[in-house]
Amino acid sequence: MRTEVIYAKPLGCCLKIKGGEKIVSTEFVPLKHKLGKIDLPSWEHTVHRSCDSVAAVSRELIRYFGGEIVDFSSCEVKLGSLTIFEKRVLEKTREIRYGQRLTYLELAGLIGTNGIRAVGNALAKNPIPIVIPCHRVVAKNGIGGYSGGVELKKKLLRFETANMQMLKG
DNA sequence: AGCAGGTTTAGCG
DNA sequence: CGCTAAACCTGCT
Repeated sequence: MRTEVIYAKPLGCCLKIKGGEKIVSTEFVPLKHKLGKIDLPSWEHTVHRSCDSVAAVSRELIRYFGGEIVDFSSCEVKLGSLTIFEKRVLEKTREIRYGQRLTYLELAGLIGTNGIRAVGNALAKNPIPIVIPCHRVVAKNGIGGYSGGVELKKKLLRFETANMQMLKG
C-alpha cells in the first residue's frame, strides 16, 4: 500500500491518498506550516511517477484542484468493510456529475429507499471523498453535513460551480 | 432491543 | 418564518 500527499490549493489543505491496486482512501490533512515551507511532492515527481493507482489518482486530483472538469470514472476504488447498502449509496454517489447537486432525498430515491437518514449515514462513512463526490449531496433546505467539515463542503461546491461558470463564459 | 445519525415533514406559535 | 417533535431506515452495542 502506498501513500501520496498533494496540495489542494482551493481548499487550503492537503489530501493524502492511500491505495494499492485500487484506491482505498483519501483524507484531508490540515496545513501545519505556512505555504511554501511545506514539503510536498512536486508536480513533476507526481506526474512522472508511473502507473499505480495512487499516482494515477493523484494526477487526476491535481487536475481537479487546478480547475479542470474531472470525473474520476476511470479510477478504481476499493470499498472495504462497508455494508452492501453503504456500497450502493456510494456507487450511486459516484455517478453524480461535476457541478451537479442532489439532495439526500433524491439520492435515496435513486437508491430506492425511504431511509433518508440512512443515506446520510452511508455518506458519512465515505472513505474516499472527492473521488467519490459525497459533497455534491446536500440537504433539501440547506447544505447538510460533511465529515471533513461543512466549510470544506462549501468550498468544494463553490469551486465547482465557479469552474462550470468559467467554462460557459 | 435500544440508540443515534451528513434528513425530512408536519404542526404550532 | 423559526422551532420542535416524530417518522423514516440502517448499523452498532
